Amino acid sequence: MPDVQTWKTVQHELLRRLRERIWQPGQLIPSEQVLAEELGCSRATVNRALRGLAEGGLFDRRRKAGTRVAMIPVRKANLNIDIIRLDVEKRGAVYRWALIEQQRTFPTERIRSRLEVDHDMEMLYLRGLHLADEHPFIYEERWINLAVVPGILETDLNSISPNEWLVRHIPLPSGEIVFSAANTDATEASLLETEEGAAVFVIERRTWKGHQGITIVRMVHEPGFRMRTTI
Amino acid sequence: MPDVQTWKTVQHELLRRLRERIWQPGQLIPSEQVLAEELGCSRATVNRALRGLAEGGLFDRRRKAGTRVAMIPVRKANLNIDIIRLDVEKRGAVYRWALIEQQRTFPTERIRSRLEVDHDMEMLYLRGLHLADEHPFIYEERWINLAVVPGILETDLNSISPNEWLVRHIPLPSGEIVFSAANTDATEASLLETEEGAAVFVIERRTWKGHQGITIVRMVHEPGFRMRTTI
DNA sequence: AAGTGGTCTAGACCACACC
DNA sequence: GTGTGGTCTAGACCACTTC
Repeated sequence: MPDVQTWKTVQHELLRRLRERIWQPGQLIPSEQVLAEELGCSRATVNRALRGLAEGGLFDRRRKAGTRVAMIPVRKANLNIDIIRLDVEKRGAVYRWALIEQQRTFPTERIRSRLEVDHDMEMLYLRGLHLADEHPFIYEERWINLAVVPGILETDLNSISPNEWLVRHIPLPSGEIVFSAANTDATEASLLETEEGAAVFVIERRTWKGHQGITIVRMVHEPGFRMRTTI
Repeated sequence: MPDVQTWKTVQHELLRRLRERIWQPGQLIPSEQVLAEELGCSRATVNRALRGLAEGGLFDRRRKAGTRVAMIPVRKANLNIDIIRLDVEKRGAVYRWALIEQQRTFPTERIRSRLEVDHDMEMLYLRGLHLADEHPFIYEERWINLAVVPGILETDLNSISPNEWLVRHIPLPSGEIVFSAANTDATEASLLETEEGAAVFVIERRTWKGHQGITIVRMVHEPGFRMRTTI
């Protein structure tokens, strides 16, 4: 045992006891008080270590009931949702955004209901390509609620992607992200320079602020795209 | 200002200042010391609030340099990686695992290098289906390193999925997860009761403990599968 | 009623980076 | 050197939940 205990060394010790099955799944472990005395640190330090592990799904904690080793640990994977430009630049490629279409128009019923937009409200409809080293990387199709971000009409969306503009101008929206796979249709296949029917990775993102929908976007990735994370 | 400050109320106040652009992107915000005095709480409480937001990518913190509002907030999405049985049961369906093939054999060069397994070592090769209400949900193809988990040979993998067996017997492996899209081949299409070439969502998972690879699995999801998260 | 985790406080020391 | 965040301590009160 080191003579100075930091919350990280305590956490390592707790993880060791899990790995080596000293504490079995479902088992009640000693209280913070007891662990603090045993490990020679303050209760706050033990709490800091245990809290992190409980958030990670390794322990279940309840007042009075105590702390139990989770029966089935739910592993949590973290995905960093970058703006696409940074994503491309991280791969060492040169980024370019190419606007294909931009118009003010009335949304479909489906879009309207998903963003909770009034039916007499015009929205901004956009299509465009994110390129990496001049190769198509992502094709996106987007609706933007002009009631929330009227300022975007004064922006030249040829020079900055709507993605990036929105991130810079709308602080802290809530959002939903849906990942799926789809077969490309003719349009998508042509834009992504692949064959119709090729399997592509699709991310649909919907963001809102308070009760107002801001934008909904469908991002169709190049064939072969992989999203990676560690646990 | 409430008369009692908890770290959550402090965090809400900090978020308000971000949302209302009281603090601009890139701007240096006051030190913990100053904020504590201003908000009428202790420095530890401010630290707790700020730490969470910094972990979420909203602030950049550096000793001496202070705390800045992130220029481009990197949003972090959390994915809960459940065992598949729970995933299915959460959808209100009845889960069943159907083993298709099981054999001890020598892995391909690709598998061997990705798990760092010796070339004279036999591994366990498995194929099977996860069913939801008797409909194919996920087709999986898996290699397991017998050097790490010999015990699995004494298990009847007809009655428990390897996924669940491993989760219960190997505490806390490290892992890598890769998400992608693919067109089904004839075998996959037939097992998933779809047409060859249908786009499917694929999750490849690789886990290891220390330097020893444990398992590598390719999970092909039913067409139309969606993975959802919020930010 | 009593024990547990959740949190706040006040003070302290330190590591780090900027000066 | 100096100011910042990172952390630890000891003590305290409270909320929750099981007994």
